[in-house]
Parts: sequence; C-alpha cells; structure tokens
Amino acid sequence: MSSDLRPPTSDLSSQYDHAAAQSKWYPIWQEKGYFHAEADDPRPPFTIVIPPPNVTGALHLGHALNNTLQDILCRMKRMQGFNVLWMPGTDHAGIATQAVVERRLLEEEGKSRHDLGREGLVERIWQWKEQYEKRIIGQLKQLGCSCDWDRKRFTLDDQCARAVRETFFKLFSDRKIYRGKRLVNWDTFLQTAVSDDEVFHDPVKGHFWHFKYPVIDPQKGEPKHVTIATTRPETMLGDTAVAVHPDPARQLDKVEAELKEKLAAAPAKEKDEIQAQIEALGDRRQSILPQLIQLRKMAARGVQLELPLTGRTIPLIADIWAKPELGSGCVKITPAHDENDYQVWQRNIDIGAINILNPDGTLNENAPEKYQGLTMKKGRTAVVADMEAADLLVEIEDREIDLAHSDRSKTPIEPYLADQWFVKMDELAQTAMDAVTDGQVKILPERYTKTYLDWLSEKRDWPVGRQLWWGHRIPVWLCKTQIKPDYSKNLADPQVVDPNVSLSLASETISEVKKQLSEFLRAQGIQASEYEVSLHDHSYLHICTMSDACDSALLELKRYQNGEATPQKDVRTTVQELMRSLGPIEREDDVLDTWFSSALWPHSTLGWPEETAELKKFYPTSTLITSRDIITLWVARMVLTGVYNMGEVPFSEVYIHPKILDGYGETMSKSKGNGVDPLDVIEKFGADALRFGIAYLTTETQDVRMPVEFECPHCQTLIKQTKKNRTLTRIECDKCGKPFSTQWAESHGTDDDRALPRGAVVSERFELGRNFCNKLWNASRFALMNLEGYEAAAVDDADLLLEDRWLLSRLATVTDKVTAALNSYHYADAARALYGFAWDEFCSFYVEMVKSRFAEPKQRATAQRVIAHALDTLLRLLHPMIPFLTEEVWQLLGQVAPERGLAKPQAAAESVCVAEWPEADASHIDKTIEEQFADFQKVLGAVRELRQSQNIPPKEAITFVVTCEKATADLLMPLQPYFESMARATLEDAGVTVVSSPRTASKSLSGMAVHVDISEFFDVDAERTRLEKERDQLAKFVKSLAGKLGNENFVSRAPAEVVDAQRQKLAEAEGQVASLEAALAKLGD
RNA sequence: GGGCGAUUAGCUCAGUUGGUUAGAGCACUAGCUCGACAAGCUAGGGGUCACAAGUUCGAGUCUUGUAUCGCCCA
Repeated sequence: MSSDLRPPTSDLSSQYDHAAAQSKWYPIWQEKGYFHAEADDPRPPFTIVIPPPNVTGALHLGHALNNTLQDILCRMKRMQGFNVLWMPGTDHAGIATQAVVERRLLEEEGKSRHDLGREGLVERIWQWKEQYEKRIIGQLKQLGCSCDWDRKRFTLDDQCARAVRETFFKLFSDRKIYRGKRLVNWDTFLQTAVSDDEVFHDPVKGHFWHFKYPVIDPQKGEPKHVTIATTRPETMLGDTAVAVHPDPARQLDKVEAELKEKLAAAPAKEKDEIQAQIEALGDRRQSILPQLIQLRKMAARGVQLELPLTGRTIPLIADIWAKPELGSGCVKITPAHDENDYQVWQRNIDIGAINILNPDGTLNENAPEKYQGLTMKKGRTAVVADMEAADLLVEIEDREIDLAHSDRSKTPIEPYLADQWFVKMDELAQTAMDAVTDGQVKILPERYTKTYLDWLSEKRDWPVGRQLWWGHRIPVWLCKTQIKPDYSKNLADPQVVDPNVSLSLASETISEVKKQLSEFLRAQGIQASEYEVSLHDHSYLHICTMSDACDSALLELKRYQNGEATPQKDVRTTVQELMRSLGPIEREDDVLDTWFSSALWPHSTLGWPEETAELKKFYPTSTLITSRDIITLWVARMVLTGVYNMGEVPFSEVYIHPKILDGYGETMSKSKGNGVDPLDVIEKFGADALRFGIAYLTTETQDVRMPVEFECPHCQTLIKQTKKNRTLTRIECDKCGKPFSTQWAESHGTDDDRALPRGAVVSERFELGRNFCNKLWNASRFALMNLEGYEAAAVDDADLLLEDRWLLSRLATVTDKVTAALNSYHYADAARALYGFAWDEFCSFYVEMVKSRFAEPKQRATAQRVIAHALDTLLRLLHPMIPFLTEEVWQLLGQVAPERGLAKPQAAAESVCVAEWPEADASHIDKTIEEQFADFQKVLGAVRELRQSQNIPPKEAITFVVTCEKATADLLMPLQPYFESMARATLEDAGVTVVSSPRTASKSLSGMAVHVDISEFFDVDAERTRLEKERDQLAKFVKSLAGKLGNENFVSRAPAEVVDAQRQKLAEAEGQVASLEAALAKLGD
C-alpha cells in the first residue's frame, strides 16, 4: 500500500497537511477491511453499538465528541488484538424528524401533512432520511470513525422492524401491553402526544381569574356562590366538580407548623416574609375557615353547583387537592385537562371526566354549542366575557405561569385525556434495576447510577404510542364485540384501567368471538401463533398480529364488513357469524415511540430474533458510550429489553461523557444558533486536531465550555459569537467590513443571505490539537530526515546513552499510563500524558540531544534505532486519537525503517491501524536515570535563566561551572556537548571545589549551584536585584518550614517520613540561602 | 420543591487516598528566523483556590452552612 507515497525526504512541508492525509487514508482503511468484523474470527470480540444519531439533521459537536470517544476505544482495542465491531447506524427519531419535514413542507410549499396523506408524507420523510443519513455518515467518515460500514442499520429498516414486531408481540402476549386512558401532553400543532421528556416549561405572563359558581338550593345561612380561581378559564367548560379540603382546619394547622419550622431555619433576610405568611394564615382562620368548614359540610350533604355557561350541574366534593391556605380555598376540577385534577378524579371516580378538546386544539362537541370550534385562546376570551356578562367574574389578578411547551413544535401543550398504548413497567423495570445493582452493568462515572435507579424505581408505565405517521406502526387491530357480557357480577369500576381484571372477568364472554376469529383466520392460512387477542374495557378486542399475512387476512375481513368484497363460499358462514359478533375492525393508526426501536438496538442490529452468528459472537456488547440526557430514555430501556428478549444485559459498561456547552454555559443547539459543525472545525484545524482536542477536554467531572467564533470567509478574522449575533442571518466583519452569512441563514435567512459566503463557526480551543499535530509532524520530519542509511539491528543496552535510557524509561511509563487511562475512560489523562511526553520530553529534549549524535558516524546507528523505535511507539500510542497523522507518518517511516524495535527488530505492520498496541517494557523504567536526567535539566534551565536575566544575547557563547557532588559532576561532564547545543554554554568544570571566574551570575539549586561567567556582560544591579529577590523568596520558604518543624504537634503527630522530608527541604533551602548570600557578598557594593 | 454537579490565573481547564513555594493551553511581556517545527524556540509576569465556620500537626482537597451558575426530575 505504499506505492503511491512520496519519498520521505526533507521536501515534506513543514506544515502538516491534514486534508490530504484524511482523504488519502480513510478509503484505504476501508478497502483493506480493517473496520470490518466477522463473526467467525476467533479473536475475542469487542463490540460497541453507536448511539444512533437522529436523521433529523447533521451532526454537531456533541456527536463529534461521542463518536470520537468511541473510535478511540475501538482503535485501541483493535490494536490490542480484539475482533472489534463498531456497529453504526441512525435513528428515525419519529416525532423530531416528522416535525422537521412537516415544518419545511409548510414553509416551502404551504402544505400540511393532510395534503400529502400518510404515504405521501412518509415518502417525503424517507427522502429526507436518505439525504441526512448520507450527510451524517459522511461526517462520521470525515471524523475518522472506524465503524463497520458493511453492517450499517437504521431503526426503521426491515431488520429492526422484525425485532420491533417480535418484541411487541411478545410483550402483548405476556399481557405487558395495554391500552388505557391517560392524560397526555397534547401537542396541538403536531397533533400527537409527546412524552414528559419532550416538554419544557417556560414562565409566561398570565392571569388568575376568580369566578363564582352558583350553589343550587342553598340552605339558610349557606353561601349562594362558591368562588374558585383559575389560570385557564376556558377549561371550566370541562369541569366535573369543585373541591373543598376535607379538613380545612387541620390543613391550616399543618401549613402553619411547616412555616414555623421554616422560619426557625431561615436566614434573617427571609424571616420577615415568612412571618408575614404566618400572619396571613392567621387572618384566614378568621376570614375563610368558617366558610370552608361550612362548604365541607355541604359537600358531605351532596350539594350541587351550577356550572355557568353549560347548563350542567356539578358536585361539590371534598378532596385534599383543595388548598385552604390559597385563594378562596376551593378549586375547580377538570379531570380531562389537568394532571392534578385527573388525580382527583381517580380518587372521586363518580365525578367523571369530560374532554372538551379536539385533537387540533379547538373546543369539541362536549363544549356548549356557541364555543365549539373555537381555539382554546378564543374560547378563553369568550368564556371570560360571558362570565363577566353573567356577573360571575369576581376579579382578575396578574400572575406568572409556568406553561408547558412542546419541545418539538414549541407550541403550548394542552393536557388531554386520550387512549394510549402502554408497556407495563413493574417487572421489566425491576430487571433493569437488578442488572445495575448486581453489577452486571456498570455505569461510569458512578454517580449516574442514581439517575438510572431513581427513574426506574418509579416504575411508571411507558406510553409507547405516538399519533404520527413516521415510525413502526403498532401491529394491532381494534374492534368492538357485539356480544354483551354479563356484568351482573360486581365489576370493578369500568373507568379504572386494569387490563388484568377486565380480562379475567370478561374472558368467558369473548371466547365465542375468539373461536370464530380463529376459525376464519385458519381458513386464511394463518396459524394461531401469528396473532394474539385480548379484551379491553370489557368490550373492545385487540388483535395483535405477528405477520403481514395476518394483517392481510384482517384487512380482508374489513373489506367484507365494508361490503367491498364477498367471502368465498367455504368461509361464508364463519365470516357471517364473525360479522355479527364484531363491530367494524380497524387497524391502529398510531406508531411506536422511537425509543421502542432504539431500545432493541444492541440485539436488533445483530440480527435478533434470528439466532445469528453475530448475535452469538458479539452480544452482549462491551461498552456503551453516551451522553447523560438519555440514561433513562435509552440506556435503561436497552437494559430492560435486552434482559427481556435475550435474557442477558446488552453491555457490561456504560460510560457517560461530558457535554459541550457554549461560552455562556448553554447547551449547543441548532435552534439557539450556537451549534458548531464538526466539518467546519475539521476543515480549519483537521480531524486529528478536533479529535485530540476532544480527548484532551474529556475529563470525568466537568462539562466543557467552548467559546465559539465566526470566521470571516473574506479575511479569516475571528469574531466572537455572542447571544445577540448568533441569531443573525448575516454579519459584517469587524475588520474587512464585508458581510457573510451564518448558519442561522440556512433556516431563517433570505436567499440573498444564503448567497453570501458562509462564515464557519469554530473555536480556538482546537488550536491546541492543531499545534500539537504540527509539532509531531515536524518531529517526525526530523526523524525521517535523519534516518538515511538506517539498518535494523538489535540494540545492545551497553550502547545506550543517558538520554536513550531516560527516553525509554519515560516511554515505558507513559505507555502504561495511557493504556490504563484509556481502559478506564480517562481520555483527558491519556491525552495530557501523551502531549507532555511528546512535546516536552521527546521534542524538547530527546530530539535536541540526538541532533549531534546523527553527525557522529559512531553514534549514528544507535541513535537512529532508538529514535525509530520511540517514534514507532509514540505513533501507535497516539493513533487512536490522531489516526490520520499517525498513519501518514507510519507509512513514511515504513519506507526508511521497515523493521523496527530494540531487542528484536521486526517488520512493521502494514498500517498503524493494525499494529500491535505497545506494551510497556518494565525493564526500561529506571528511576535513577530519571533523577539524573532531571539534574541535567535543572542545570540547563539555570544556565538559560541566567543568560536571559543578564541580557546576554542568544548568539554569545558563555562558560559556566557547577558546584556539586562528585557523582553529579561525573554525570554532567559528559553532557557537555548538550549544554553547548542547547544553551550555547560551555561547562568548564563541575565538582565539590571548582574555580569560578570572579564575575559570575549564580543560581543555586538543590544540591548544586550554577555559576555563569559574565565578565563581559556584567550588570551588577540586575544580578543583585535578581539574587535578592530569589533570596527573599527562599527565606520565606525557610521561615514557613522552620515554623512547621518548630511546631511540637507537627513533629510528634505527622508521619515520620513527612517530617523527614520537611527537614531535608529545610536544610536544602538553607544551603541555597547561604549560597545566595555568598554570591551577593561576592558582588560587593 | 427534590436530586446531581460546578465555582482554582484575563479565558478554557487539570490538580489521584489531606503532606513542597497550586499546574497546563490560550492570551500577555521581553528576546530569538540555529537546517524538524513562527501553528516554533527561550525566559518572564499573572492566583487570599467563590465566601464563612469547623475537623486536623497540616485543607484547593474532608464536613457544615451561604452565594452564584448549570443539568436532571416533579
């Protein structure tokens, strides 16, 4: 694969060309099949399933983070010899995608989904999906992700559909799927229920209307009206009761006690306010309590109220939801349109519930005729006006209301009572909790286990139906039986949803229907195993189908019912019977919640329900890397379905990574205009820089703030993104004044805006990665330039110089550190270790020191072998983070040094992708060598510092001596050439007694002192100032140490080694002070 | 309202079980084009570790409280 390479010579550019490397290597990796995993590969498997990105839109920086982290792990594991499968794919993201396509349809063509019809719209969404899936996959490839593209899946593809159907059928057969009435968050724009998780709350300015409801036939002394207050007056049309607290006096006591407790604990500035509240409560005892007690008695008597405007009467009831401490103490109850009122209804089932809304948010036939068809907003105005006209409006207060909005359409949510499909969660949730508490699934960082367990422990049933067209259609047919069961038995209240009760009670009565149905279906060639029937609400049949053939058969039945077809003779009698006992049969229109299909992702992608070789080999997967906001929605549900379908958890570890925020600490999103397209970063800095930057900032505790800038496409000036300018469609450059368009223009701009050149959004935080890549590139160039004549051979330890041993020792340490860090998801630690080693040790010292050795024929060969080996190891360690650069250099290195290694040189792998992951050679780790080298570094640093502080021009050669112990002197003297080349300084002597020139600038180090001869550059004042400053600093340190050691408590209670260490430090520091004093004395006046 | 997390240099962040004079990158200052690298090199300035109390011989690190910010859940 090296045929198309340039020769590795010095004509390589001094800037790393990331674009070229990216476009060259990715296709080759793919052709070579490095990313493809086979089930019959005997090596141990390592599997990650990608958190499938939504096909809603292109990937943003958060995805880049998520996928980079996965890729780093996959690439390392691949090098470690695992059979790595990274399963890629995308998510159909039901509601989100349909909403995007619908919005676009409306904006661009002025059409609604109803204009297109179900098939037409779904067709459009498929087109959208194709377009964005392509873009997303392109982005992942640009990023360097080593996914097995031969196995790409989509949550709505045939394979996933099979898994979904199988799972649904299994759940249905296990009686874990039921249909119930629930108050849902109704999005009137999209006309679908949205889950709680898709709702956000926004405070808006609103009002509090106080209404009077007349009491019917009040007894003497009883009030003629009951006052209630509401923020949503139009819902009164659906009221079914007014509630008063069952024990208002005790409730007031309770509230008062709580307030007093709060008062005692409250900080001074809040005390006044709480005190005022307590007093107000006291007043209420006088003003309102007697009346509430009276109302309570009236409720017990069964008093009815007149519900104004409707001609209905509603009961006054007693319920704890009424708050005697607030407002009038009474509350209207609208069970079909308020969560709390719904709960009241559950406790007082007789009051019933009245749904006054149409799916489109207008008032329906349950409202009085004059309001029907009005929107809620218009209904509100009308109701308020009519109440006022009837003299039943008491007052209007201003009030801020926390209003629920749909995350998808951004319109207000209407609570709405609707039939919904649910998955029973009690047992399923428990299995998912057990998996984590047993330690079968480990969540990292550990604190997120709490999020997971807390959510599951609520065991709330999962509403899985969505009134959408884009998704897996629920495979159920519904119809009403015409056979009336005998309800003379004492049935549970039909309003209470309990499928088990209904089922057992009514089972006898439907056996007849079931028999007819199975006869019919058998005649159509349908097996009993292909469908499952259950009874709902005593008279509704739910037929869950497992096959398309079964659906066709039922469709045929529907056609008979509609008179569109006539049954064959042989089934005619059966069909006639069936048609007598069944009402019209309809297929469920709803589709499943997207998370239903994503929940199956780890096993559905591997072929379940087929028992595939892949499933056997790669399930359970190894690890899941995802972001914390879907721990509950996705992770928990994958565990639950994994255990349910496979009998085994889907993965053993879950790593939750941080989130990328913008410079203001806000989450990035397209809708805020502060998103960053990874491609912009890749174009400007390169994929390697992006990846390294991401790894570098992926720490365990913190989310990451990333201030972002627009880059002017005309002059490359960076313009800080602010909350204000991020939603402009065009910006004029601060510097060149020319306008450019922004990403906001794509969705909100005019054609004129979009015609302008686009300003990329980038962040200077990726400069770190770019600079690092460039540094490595140049260090590699240096090595390549000097490897001419390289011959592989075993290197004898005796031939290694101090710097070689030091480098190898450090390399071994770093190898261990990086491996351990990556294995435990400490990406930043790994990145920082590599950055520090490569830049500050390999480049700044080893490369500098080895320069002179390349000029020495005798030393050249060993130096070449060591540097080739070190570079080889470094490339392998860095490859998971910066795959393109490392591959580029790996190939170049392979041309001049095809065989590498110290003890036993071996042929290098054909690609760094498949090279072996380095193992630290423990025999190379040598603390003594590292300490000795540190002495050298200190002396070199002192010389450089003195040179600068004395303003000695860099070109001037200087001489210096070092006072130190003999052993140190023996170490330093042979390093003479390095002082020469790295500080342009000659070490003339070193030892216990050395003769220094009369005029020196000195620096004292622990156990050593460096004296630079400055006869020719002498600046007494500068030197004195510097020495004094240093002495004062040290004196302070000495004082603090002496104080510490003088403290009897410290000496007696601290561990001996700590005390000893302090003593040693003190002695050293005192020595340094003395030598500084001496140097000062030598300066004279 | 409940839970989780954060607050360290102008900015973005590290700082392992408490133990040197608290680190890095960017930005800043001064000097440097020496054949790997100006996206660079050398040196330098810059911090009361949010605030308060406590535990301890010793606190950026542990405890409690306060303030501010973020996220999740109701």
